[in-house]
Amino acid sequence: MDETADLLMAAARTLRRRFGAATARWGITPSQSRALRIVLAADEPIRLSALAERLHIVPRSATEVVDGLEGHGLVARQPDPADRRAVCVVATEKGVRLGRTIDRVRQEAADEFLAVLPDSDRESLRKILVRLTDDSLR
Amino acid sequence: MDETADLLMAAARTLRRRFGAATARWGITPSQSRALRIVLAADEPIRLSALAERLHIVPRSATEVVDGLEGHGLVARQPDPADRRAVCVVATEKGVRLGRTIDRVRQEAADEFLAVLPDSDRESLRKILVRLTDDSLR
DNA sequence: CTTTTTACTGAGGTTAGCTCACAATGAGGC
DNA sequence: GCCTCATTGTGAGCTAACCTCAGTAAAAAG
Repeated sequence: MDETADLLMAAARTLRRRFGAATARWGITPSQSRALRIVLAADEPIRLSALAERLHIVPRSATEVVDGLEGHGLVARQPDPADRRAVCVVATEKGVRLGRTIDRVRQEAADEFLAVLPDSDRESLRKILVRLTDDSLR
Repeated sequence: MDETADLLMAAARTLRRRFGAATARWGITPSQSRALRIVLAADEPIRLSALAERLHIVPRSATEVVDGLEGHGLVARQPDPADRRAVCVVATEKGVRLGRTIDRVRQEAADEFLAVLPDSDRESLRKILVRLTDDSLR
């Protein structure tokens, strides 16, 4: 009876809840905030399908997330000059600003959550998680 | 730029996906399986509101989860002898059997996921997570 | 130039939650 | 014993975040 997996899920749930609470006040949903982060991280126009892949969702669902962000004026769709079927997503000025703010708030929430751990544990945790996730991505 | 929190979320996502895949073949949804686990863990009739609390959902939502499990013949509602407003939930024979199977499958999935770690890391991880979750429950 | 594949999106479904309102019951004050 | 107030579960109806399937437009292959 190893409860490690359950603890991991519980920790993630707490974190998810905190991230959600942190970003809710901008009227943006968690999935929109995840998408905005990726658009910003790409820092060049990103194809809708590429965005979908990085979010681990199907392209149809990415359409909806982008609709939401576009509705808030945080990103814009542009035609891909190289392929007229494709849609590229870029962050607007406003999107860049909000994205940076959210990243900061998110980081603060994470720091607060991890603050009970001594630095050495924090580093062990990071290494162990890298190993776990590296393996499971294959 | 500490990505520990992101790694934690990623690990949890993988685990959630695997648990889901593992239990899907019994025609039971993940949330139903979580509820069944709790009903079994209680091993005496559990109040619907208590179940809700342990699932971290509102009572109204627990009603629906119990509806689903009842529909599959896995749990039964009984009146609480001490309070005629209250409803107690108990697992049926079939529910007990399925619950045990799911627990086993879940455990196997968790073991497989954690198998890349040496025992010492696994133990560190467990201790660290206990600390993290203990703190956040308060 | 026709066929096949690819990129997005409209329509509609599912899961897992939520709130609000309400009936039935229990509990405390007088 | 009665009246008021709190609590328990549930009907009705909503939302977020996914999904699949079908269709259109454009690119790529033959």
